Amino acid sequence: MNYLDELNEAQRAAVEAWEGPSMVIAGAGSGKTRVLTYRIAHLIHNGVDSFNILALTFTNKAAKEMKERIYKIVGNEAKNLWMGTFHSVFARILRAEAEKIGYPSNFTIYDTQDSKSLLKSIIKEMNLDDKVYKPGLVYNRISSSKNNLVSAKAYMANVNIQAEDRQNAKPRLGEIFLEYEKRCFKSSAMDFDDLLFKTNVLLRDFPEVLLKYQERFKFILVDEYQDTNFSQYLIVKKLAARFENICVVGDDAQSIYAFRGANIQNILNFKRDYPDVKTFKLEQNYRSTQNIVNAANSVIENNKEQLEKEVWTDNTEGERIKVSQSLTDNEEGKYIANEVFDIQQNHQARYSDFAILYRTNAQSRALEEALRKKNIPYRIYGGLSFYQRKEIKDILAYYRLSLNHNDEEALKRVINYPTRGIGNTTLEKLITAATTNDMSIWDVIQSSEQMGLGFNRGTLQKLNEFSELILSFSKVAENAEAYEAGSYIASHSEILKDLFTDKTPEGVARYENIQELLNGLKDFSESYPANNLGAKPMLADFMQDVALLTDADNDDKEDHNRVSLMTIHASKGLEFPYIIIAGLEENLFPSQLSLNSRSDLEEERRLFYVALTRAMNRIILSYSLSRYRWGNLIHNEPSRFIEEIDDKYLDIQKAPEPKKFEQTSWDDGWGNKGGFFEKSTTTSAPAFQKKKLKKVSDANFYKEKASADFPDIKAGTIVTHQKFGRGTVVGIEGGNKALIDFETVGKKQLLLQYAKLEIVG
DNA sequence: GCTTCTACCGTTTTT
DNA sequence: CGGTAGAAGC
Repeated sequence: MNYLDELNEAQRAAVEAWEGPSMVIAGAGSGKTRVLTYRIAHLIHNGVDSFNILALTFTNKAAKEMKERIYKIVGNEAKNLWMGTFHSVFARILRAEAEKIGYPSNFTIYDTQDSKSLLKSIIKEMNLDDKVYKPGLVYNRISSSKNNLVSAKAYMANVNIQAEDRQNAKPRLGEIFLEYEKRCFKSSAMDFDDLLFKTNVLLRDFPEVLLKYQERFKFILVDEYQDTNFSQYLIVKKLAARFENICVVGDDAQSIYAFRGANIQNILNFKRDYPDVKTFKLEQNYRSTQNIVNAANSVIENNKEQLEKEVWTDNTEGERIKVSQSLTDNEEGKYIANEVFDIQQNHQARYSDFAILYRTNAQSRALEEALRKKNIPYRIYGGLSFYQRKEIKDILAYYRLSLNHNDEEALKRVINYPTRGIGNTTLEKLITAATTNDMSIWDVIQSSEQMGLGFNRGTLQKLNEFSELILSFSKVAENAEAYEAGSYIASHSEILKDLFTDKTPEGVARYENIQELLNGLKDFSESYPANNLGAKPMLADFMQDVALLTDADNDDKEDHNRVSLMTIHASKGLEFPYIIIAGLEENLFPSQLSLNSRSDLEEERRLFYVALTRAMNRIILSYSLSRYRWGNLIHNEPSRFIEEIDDKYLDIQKAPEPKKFEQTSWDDGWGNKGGFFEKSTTTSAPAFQKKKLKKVSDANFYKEKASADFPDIKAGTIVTHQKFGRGTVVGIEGGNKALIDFETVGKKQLLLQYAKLEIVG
């Protein structure tokens, strides 16, 4: 069987032009991944050693999938192929070459949280107002500088930047940047942007290193090229400079990452960098129905800045795109859940055939709730990833600190967790000493006694115990294999014990999360390639790019039949038979912040285009006329993007009138009657007993609600309130407690649960 | 030093 | 509304 036969003419041409620079402009659904995988296979078939191929992707998932597909075609010959995200590939190279740029090879990778927390302490130490110098903003500023290869020094020296900062009343940004760089270096840490920035430094300052990798990567392929930033662009350009065997694949119409420095010009100007580039256009869409393709085309036509191409399809006409209006975000959720349920029933679809897409992560909550109530299994991608949960970060911080004692953020995280009597005052003294003496905090702790920092015996003792503990962990990490070391640290740090004693639902979930992490570590240990010299899988290997993993990389083994919920950004590269786009309202999608600039609005439109083109069979567009935002009801107009779709592709539905909940009398068995409710459940008191209640002086919020909608709860009688699971505990005068759970419908409170509880203990 | 309570703030999008 | 940082209180 000739694998080339599986390609259409355009795809085949793109695959066969395997030497020299080429650019593939791949319309949505046109088989871009196919071209990339077959091209790599074709390289190998033409005698290229897979060792000499580098393929860069944007997500680990894309890399993994592509690698599997290549294996299927060429088998073991692909084993030396290097395929990964920009960040993971260059992190690995940086580890190999670390000492050239003054870093140890076991440097830590700071994630966004770490970076922001470090910035926050720097801002505080400089006595600056963190309302002016908001860590998030400072982080973005530093990030975009680095992505444009402007170092802190260059930032300080640049007259324009300095003038700009002064004009924005943030003249000291440069100093913060400088200190941030210094601190990262002292902590032997790199942030996400450093991985690319330092790679550039490495390739710039060490010609022999550049040459080495140029020789190694004789063939380079870049996926999603439209989303590369300047820093990435330059790395690719340098590496490819010697052989110019570079193939970039992308679609300018799907460029959605300009906000983090992606430069659409990289793809638009590719021809300038490589004058003899061969350009291929993939225009036939295999994914979607005609209606979907045409509708998406009619939307993207509104953008001025784009390469010329015409996406078309041979597929059936398909159904029209349904547009649905709801009154509130909760109603919208309900509508979507019902629709998913109905389609699944009537079309023999699986839940995993559906994806619900939205503009912001915050929108997921109402949707989740609705799905849960209808017992529809779902999975959320993105949002708070597994690796960003507190308990996971805590454990990882122990691992990090054990492997790299200089890791400041990890140290700050665990020095007093679980509590061991080293408080803020002590920590501040340590940080000050570290800054003034230009040492890492760890080194200060090691010599805190000699340095005369004014700690009393007890504190010195505690610091000593802490550093002994970490040193013992380091020893284990150096000798034992990954799983053994990981579980040793987890138990001896006493985090496990701490969580095990916490029997609240949240505590149990945290404990389980840690178990899951340890299971992952076990898998890692067991599946470690039994390679040369019997090298053991070490904790350090596991930690190498754990910071670069995201939730999407966690393939869960359980139950794959679930609806996917994700932001449109996260849906890039995926496809589903049924796509539901929620929250199509002006100011939300397109985002309010994009309305002032044409190019921002065009990016939003491309985002909408991406969302539409994920669908194979059917699309539902949904918007809500009002939505809760920070507790306030705000009113919305339907998104302009809906109007940009030609009517003939649409099937516009007027919202069904929302069901008014019926007023029913009820009796909880304790003599309480009245109120609005849909279902009444008695909540098990024993679970509640484990929680002790707090006294709250003022509970106005409930007073208002209570007087209006819960006639049996008299205004002014509520004395305490507290979140409990998915309900709210309300204490009523006289020592009685109640658990209520309600949902807001319009301006009314709909009581879902009311249970009187008695507290023991 | 640790716990409890209050006041404030937030929403783009992610490796 | 929900989360959380930091102050006040223990």
